[in-house]
Amino acid sequence: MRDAFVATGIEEADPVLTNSRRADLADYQANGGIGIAKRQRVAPRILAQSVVENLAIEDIACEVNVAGPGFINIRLSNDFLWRKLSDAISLERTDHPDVVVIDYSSPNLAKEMHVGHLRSTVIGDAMARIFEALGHKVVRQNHVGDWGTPFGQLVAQIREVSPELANAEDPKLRDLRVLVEHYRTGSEKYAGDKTFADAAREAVVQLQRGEPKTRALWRQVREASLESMRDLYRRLDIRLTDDDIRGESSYHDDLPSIIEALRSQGLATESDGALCVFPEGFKGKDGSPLPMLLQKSDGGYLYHTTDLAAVRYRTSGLGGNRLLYFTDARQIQHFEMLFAVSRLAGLAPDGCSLEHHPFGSVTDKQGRPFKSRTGYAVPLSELLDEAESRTRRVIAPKRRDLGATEAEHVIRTVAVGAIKYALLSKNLGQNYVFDWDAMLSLEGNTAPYLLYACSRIRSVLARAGMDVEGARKLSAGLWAWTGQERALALELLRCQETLDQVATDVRPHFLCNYLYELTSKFMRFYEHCPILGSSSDVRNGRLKLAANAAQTLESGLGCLGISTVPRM
RNA sequence: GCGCCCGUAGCUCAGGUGGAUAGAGUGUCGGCCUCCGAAGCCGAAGGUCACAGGUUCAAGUCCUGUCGGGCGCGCCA
Repeated sequence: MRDAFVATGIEEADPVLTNSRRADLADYQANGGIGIAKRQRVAPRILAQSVVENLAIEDIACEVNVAGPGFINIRLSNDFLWRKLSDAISLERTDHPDVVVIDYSSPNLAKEMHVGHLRSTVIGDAMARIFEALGHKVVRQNHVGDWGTPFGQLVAQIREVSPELANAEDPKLRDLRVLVEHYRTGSEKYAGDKTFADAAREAVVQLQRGEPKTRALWRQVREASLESMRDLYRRLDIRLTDDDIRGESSYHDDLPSIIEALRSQGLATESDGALCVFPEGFKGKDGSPLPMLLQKSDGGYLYHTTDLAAVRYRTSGLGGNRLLYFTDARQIQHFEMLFAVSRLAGLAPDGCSLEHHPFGSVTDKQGRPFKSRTGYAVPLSELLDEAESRTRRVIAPKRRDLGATEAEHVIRTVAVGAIKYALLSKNLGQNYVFDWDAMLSLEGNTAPYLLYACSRIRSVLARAGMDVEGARKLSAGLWAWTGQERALALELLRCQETLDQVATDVRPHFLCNYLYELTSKFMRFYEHCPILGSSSDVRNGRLKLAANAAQTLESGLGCLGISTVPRM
């Protein structure tokens, strides 16, 4: 298309090629000519007609014409579609791999992972898989919050109520629920009790200075937190391991050199006893310049400083040229400042893309923060338990023929898939309204619907005595397609362009929308085009089409971190 | 006060770079199992795209203002 524009005398023109909004008229359409014609003061339809005459796509298109105000409409030939579907390679890996460093999940010490961590964890994990599938190098970074004030609040509380615990190797210190209780009490007191707050701050200073008893306590608390985190990643099928953990604490030794770098460039200044940077364009409440605090007046460091060190490590140490952060939208301003200062201080080179991908909070149907009966954010362990028991109630009556082991596996897979898909299929940015019934209804645009389709395909292939691989390799000539067959074939070929766009724009819900479209097109095909009862040519072709659908669906779901089951 | 995000069908949401008739799901109503799994398929009804201006051949999309909701704004992360 670009060549045709050039041949028409238009250099450097973007054809604005997109899939057609009018499936009844075209498969793809080029809209770019209209704007160009206007700028050159020629009639759009006449320009489009010239482009069409220079278009050499007879081998892939059966119909090309000019329509409306000057769209170029293209209908691909069935022969081309079928040829493409028979290719062995279904997904191309990029020739220009990025090193993508992805910051996600990042739970905090002495807290159970809760519903607030879910979007970061699920979305970050899906994006990591998508970049990998496209051939990029991915470095996962679990920036666990293991170094700041919350630990001080916890320690101060432990020391106050049970000093003997603070010095001993007590098993209670390995019980996360006990620690969470202490932390909650501590953080509530921190706000109102000045003596307690001082003790908490002192504990942080001790920790960061390396005081042995405080460090020993810290190690125990940290290990208890990580243990619970590992368990949840396993249940949720999240690809984060201990190797991906690089928490706030790991940057501690880098902080003085960060401060020094900013000082030597004249960027850091003292204000009210604290060391700050004042990047341009940020204003506080009264319109005065807004500081980014590097070091508190008591000498303690803050998360800004740690994040600057992390930027430097991810660019210089890991060689990342795309740094992605998945956190909630409340941190937008923090990341704007972080990126601005990183650029000012030369911690991130110009060619490196710094991207914060914020998302809204998880709320209940009334728009309030999603909390459990205890009044706190719902822990992920509870959320998973409930997802499984709800899924069990739906599935058990439908499939009494599955054995207990298989049934439990199906329940776990569907429950986790439903949660992940529900979060991934919505645009980031906005708040997410948590609704069990919609998520697990097994109807409409949900994971169960997609998983159901996968199992239907597996089932019909099994009846034909085949697996997906075998059916994909069947040799079958093109036959006279129905509308449903053609729509399915066309949709199957849009997988690549969808994934490319998801990686560029970081919008996983495009992939969900695509997979849902693909599934509903398969379902229509399946409903209207008998497979096993057809003559052998058509039967082989339809089996092959079905196998293609299974493969695309399963790999697409795999990119989202969602597993499928052969029967459900 | 300043800044950021949001407002699309009863409900939950899509709407790529401004393009053709604003789309799904759910809910409601009506069809389809002697036929590869009915967790499915087919159909109907349902809209002032918060409101008012502006730019444009063309605005849900861009600009300005108003109203409504959420979030952030110095020693927490």
